[in-house]
Amino acid sequence: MPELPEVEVVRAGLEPAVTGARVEAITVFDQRSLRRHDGPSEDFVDQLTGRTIVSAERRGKFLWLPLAGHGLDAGPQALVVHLGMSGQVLLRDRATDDNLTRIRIELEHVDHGPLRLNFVDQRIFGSMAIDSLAPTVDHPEQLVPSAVAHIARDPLDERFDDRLFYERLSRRNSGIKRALLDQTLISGIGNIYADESLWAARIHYEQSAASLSRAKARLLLAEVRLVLAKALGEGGTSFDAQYVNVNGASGYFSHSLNAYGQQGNPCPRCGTLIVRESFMNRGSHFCPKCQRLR
DNA sequence: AAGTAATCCTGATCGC
DNA sequence: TGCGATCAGGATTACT
Repeated sequence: MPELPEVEVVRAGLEPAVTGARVEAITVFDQRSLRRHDGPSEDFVDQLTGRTIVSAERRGKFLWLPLAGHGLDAGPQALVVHLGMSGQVLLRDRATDDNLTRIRIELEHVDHGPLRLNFVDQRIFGSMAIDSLAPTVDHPEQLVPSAVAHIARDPLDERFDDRLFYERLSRRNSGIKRALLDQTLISGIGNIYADESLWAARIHYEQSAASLSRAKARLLLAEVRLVLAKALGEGGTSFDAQYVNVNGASGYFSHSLNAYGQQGNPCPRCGTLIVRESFMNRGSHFCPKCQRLR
């Protein structure tokens, strides 16, 4: 499941290829991949065709490509991409097709020549959209798409406010895993890295957020950053070939996971068997000895 | 208002 | 060989 490290790998891979590239043509194979676009697919095609991509940006799990020039509403815009559960952005030559491609974007780059972006998404939880860019509340020089405005900065963002995070945690009555997955509190964390971070900090996923001491909250945030940075350094985590980086090579570090998907295997710290419980329509993996509910 | 549940969505895989 | 059941969970919407 693409989370912050996987999305960042995609962003970094796309950046040199799309910066300065012009959109020549678009084919929408499945309109459901435009669910978040405000308008029909013809509108998406009209607005994007002929535009030049300026850069590749990311916050949390959202990725966007700012566009040169202005839209009909006279404001700055971006192509916003969310990979959802199974989305991939594959950088190809003009002759390469991919199974389950929902949207295809043909680019012309001044240095790299003709390119093709295939937006592949089996489960169609991901999406593309043209969105307007607006200043962020805490740093008005920085623009983000309106669809991204409500989420918090991610923990690898240098402007992430640690103190604010601790304060909001201390006022939360729900379990800590719920809080970690709440993108308006801290963005970029999904099920895999939530379980991995909680294992590293030795916290039970249902421990109430407000009950954590400040020291424990600090430890958790530090472990979140370590887990994300480690995964990022290794190119993301991949399962069942659902996640593929921008060059089409599968991520490869799933074997390094300590808790996620490890039910029935011994905890790498104490040897107790890792347990999987159902929670929020997904799995929670933890060590029942290291991660006790207090 | 804050917290939680429901909803969307499909193809690879498996057992029979 | 075919077919139905199973499985994965991010973000948004709709509730309580």
